[in-house]
Amino acid sequence: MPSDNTSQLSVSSNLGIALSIRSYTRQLSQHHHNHHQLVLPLHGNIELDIANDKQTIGPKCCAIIYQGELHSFAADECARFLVADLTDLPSKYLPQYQHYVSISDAFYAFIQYVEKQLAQPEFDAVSDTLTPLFWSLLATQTSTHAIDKRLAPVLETMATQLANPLTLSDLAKQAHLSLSQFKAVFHQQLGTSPQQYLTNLRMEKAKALLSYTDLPISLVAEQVGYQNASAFSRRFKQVYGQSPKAFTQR
DNA sequence: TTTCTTAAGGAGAGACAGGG
DNA sequence: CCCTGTCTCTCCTTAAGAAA
Repeated sequence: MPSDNTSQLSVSSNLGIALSIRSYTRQLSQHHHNHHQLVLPLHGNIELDIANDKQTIGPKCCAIIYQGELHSFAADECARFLVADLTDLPSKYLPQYQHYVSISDAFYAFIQYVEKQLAQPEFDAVSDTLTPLFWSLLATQTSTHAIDKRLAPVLETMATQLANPLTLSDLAKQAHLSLSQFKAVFHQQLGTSPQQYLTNLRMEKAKALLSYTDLPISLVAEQVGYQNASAFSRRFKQVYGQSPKAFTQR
């Protein structure tokens, strides 16, 4: 019912797959579809409730909404995500009914590529190749696994409280794990350290804020948890190869 | 086997100054 | 207003070994 959403760019195919890049300016109340739907955040976070299974997810995670399941969601103002509507799902996803999984770096890189391609005026030339490739990558994902229940609240905290100082010991407490166990479980599940994951989230959000808002650099730094704009600027350049200002002037 | 502790090294963040 | 260099300090990562 929805919908104050901006479904900006999309491509569909005779494979029964429709891909679109979307952002939402307010929450969508409960609804369902006659097809399966995957939601893959590109920037920012999205808070989902799928059949009473609630979680906030960010980049490198995927929400799976099975056909007919009631769901609702709300997203950050600057959040953008790839939505895939599918009449069918690879068989590996069907028996499990897991709503939230992590995805591989390669798959995440691909959805970033899709975002860029859909933004090109000449994207028709490559659109025929996007959906079969999406399906193939989805079907051959080997690193896809359900997110450990103990990490779910931690990931939510990281996703929703980026602007606040977050220490590993506090996050470990939230997961009911010792610090060392927390770091081990986190690395096993996400393939990266908690600190690196947090930095990535901060940089992704900063990139989104710089792309879709007119906020000054100092405010962007503040909103992604940096009290010092110079530290933010340095980190941003290290990650993306250009300063925040240069990024906004592309 | 799993979990925890410890210590060394390194990465990242803050503060400040200077320049464009 | 923003970026960069430098210094300092905190705290995170990693690895090894101990304990449960």
